[in-house]
Amino acid sequence: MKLIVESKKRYTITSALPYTNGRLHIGHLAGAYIPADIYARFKRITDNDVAYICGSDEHGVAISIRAKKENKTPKEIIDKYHALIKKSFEDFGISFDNYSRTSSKIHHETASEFFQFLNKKNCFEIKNSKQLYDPVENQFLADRFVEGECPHCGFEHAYGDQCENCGSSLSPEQLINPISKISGAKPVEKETTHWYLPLGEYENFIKTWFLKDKKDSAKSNVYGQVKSWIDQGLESRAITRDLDWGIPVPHKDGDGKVLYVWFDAPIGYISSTKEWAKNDNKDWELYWKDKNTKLIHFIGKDNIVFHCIIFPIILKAHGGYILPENIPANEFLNLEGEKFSTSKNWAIWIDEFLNDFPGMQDSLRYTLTVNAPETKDNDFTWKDFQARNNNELVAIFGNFINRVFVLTHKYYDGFVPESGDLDTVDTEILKRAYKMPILISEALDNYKFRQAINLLIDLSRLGNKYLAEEEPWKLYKLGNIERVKKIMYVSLQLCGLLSLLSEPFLPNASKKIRQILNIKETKWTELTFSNPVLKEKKQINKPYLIFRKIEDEEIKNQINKLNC
RNA sequence: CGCGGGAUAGAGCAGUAGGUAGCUCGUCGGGCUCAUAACCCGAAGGUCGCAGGUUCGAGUCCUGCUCCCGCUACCA
Repeated sequence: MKLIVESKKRYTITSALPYTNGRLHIGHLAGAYIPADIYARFKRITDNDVAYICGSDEHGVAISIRAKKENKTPKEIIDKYHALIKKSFEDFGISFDNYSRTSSKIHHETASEFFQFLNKKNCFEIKNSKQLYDPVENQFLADRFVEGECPHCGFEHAYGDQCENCGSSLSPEQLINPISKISGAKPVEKETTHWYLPLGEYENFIKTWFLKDKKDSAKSNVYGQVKSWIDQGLESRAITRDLDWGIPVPHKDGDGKVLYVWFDAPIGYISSTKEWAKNDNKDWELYWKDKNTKLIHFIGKDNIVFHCIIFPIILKAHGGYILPENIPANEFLNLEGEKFSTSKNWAIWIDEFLNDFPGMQDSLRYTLTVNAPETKDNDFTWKDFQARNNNELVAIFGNFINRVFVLTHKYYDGFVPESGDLDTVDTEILKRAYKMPILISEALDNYKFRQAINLLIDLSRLGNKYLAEEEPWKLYKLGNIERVKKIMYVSLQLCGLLSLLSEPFLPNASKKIRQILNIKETKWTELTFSNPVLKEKKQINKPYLIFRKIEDEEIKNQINKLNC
C-alpha cells in the first residue's frame, strides 16, 4: 500500500463527447461523466494540475438525416441539443474545465490542420470504391440507410449491414429490392474516392503499446475487446465521407466531402483544450504533448475501439502527441431491466430528474456510483435509488454528521471542545480515519469507484459505531464532562474529514458541511493525524439537514411516468 | 457462427499469488435514545451457473456445456 497520496502531476481528463441528436439521460452520466467528474475532482483535491475536457459532437450522418426528417437545418438541430446538453451538465454539476463544441471555428481549424499534417506525412491511402447512392436526394447512403429483403430469410426490412430478423450480416448490394430509407428511391452504385487510414500498419504498435504495456492497468472488459479486434486484424478505414454536413476535407480533391465524424470527434478533445487554454491563459501543448502528462479517456463501452485503437493510431501517426495512459470504459446501465431507448422514451432525462428532485444531484451521483456498471451491465431501478438514498446516504452518512452537530450545539454552544489527552480508543479511531484519504486514493487510482465511495460511507459507519459504544449522552448525564469532550472532539474531526473526502463524490454535500464547519477546502495531501481538520475552540454554524429522505409517493410517480 | 464481459445468500457486489465462503441493503431478534422512527449488536439465509478434470485441498487452475449482456467496423 502507498503511504502517501500522489500529487503534483498533470492530468488531461476527457469524457466522451455527447452526440447532439438527443438529450442526456442518466445512462450517459453513469458511463462517462460521473466517473470522470469524480476522478477530475479527486485529482484536483490531491493537488494535481487538471484539465477536464469535453464538448458536443455535432457532425456525422445521423444529424444530417435527422435534420432532413424534421425539415430543419443541421445547425438548428445541433444548436438545440448543444444548449440542452450543456445546461444539463451545468445544472448537474459536472466540473468540466471546458465544454466546447465541434462546430466551433477552433475545432474546424484544428481538425483540418490535423488532416493536412497527416496527409503531408503520407499517412493516408487514397482509394476508389463503389457505394450506393440515392439519386433523388443526391447523396451517398450509409449501409444502415438502405433497406430491402434479406437474401437469407426473406425478411422485408433488413438493413444494409444486418438483418434484424435472422441476424446474418449483410452488405447493401446483397439486399433484394433495396430502397433508400431517406427518399424511398432505388439506390444506384456510384464510384467515389476517399482517404483511408491504414490501421493494419499500426498493429504492432497497438500490440506493444496496449496489449503488452497496458495488460495490468487496463480494465478486463477493455483489454478483451481490444485484443479481439487485433486478433481479427485491422483493415484500412475511410476517414472521409460523401456528405454535406461536417468539416470539409481540406484538399483540392475534397469537394463535397467531409471528414468522418470519428476522425474529427476525438480531435475535439484537443481543440476544446486549446479553447480553454486560450481563455485561461494556459499552454495547451503541455496537456497534450508533455511526456509527464497523463491522458485519461472516460467512455462507455461502445467507444472502446475508437479510443483504444483508432485515436491512438491517429496520435501515433502524427507523432507529436502523448498517448492515453488509460481508458477506463464502463459497461452499460439499464433502466428497470430494459435498455434505455430514446424512441420509446424509456429513459430518465437529466433535466427532468433535476426538475422533479431539485437539489438532489448528490443522491443520483451516489446511486450511480455505488451501482456503477464497472465490470458488467447494471440496472438502475427507482426502488434501489430510494433505498440507497434513504438507508445509506441519509441514515448513515447524513445522520452521523447531524447527530454530531446537534450534540456539539447542545453541549458546547457550537464550539469545538478542548480534548486534553485522548484515550486509546480515540486515537485508534482517528488513526483509522486518517488512513481513509490514502485508501480512497488508491481505489480511485485503480478506477474502482464503487469501492471508493463505499470507503467513504464506511467512515461514517465508523463514526456511528464509535458514538454508540461511547454513549456521550449517557456520560454527560452522569457528569463525566471531560470524557464527553474527547468523544465530541474526535467525532467532529470525523465530520471534518467526511466533508473533505466526500468532495469528489458528493460535491454539494461536501460544500454544505464545510460551510457548517467553517472550514476551507483542504488538499488531501495535508490531511494527517498530527494536523487536525478542526481546531479546538473553533465555532461551527447552526446545522441543518444535508440530505432528505425520498417518499414512496415520489418513487411511485416516477415509475408511473416511465410507463406512460 | 465468431469475439468480449458476466454468472457467488431475497437484491447489489468483494473474493487480483487455491486452504474451513465475505461486504452492503433487505428480513428476524435484541440494545440505545444524541440523531432525518435514524444509530449499534446478534441471528437466519449460499451444494459459489452445469458437468467433468488437476490437487492433500478449487469460487479461485484446466476441459466441455448452458444462460444473460454487449461487439462484429461508415448506427459516431
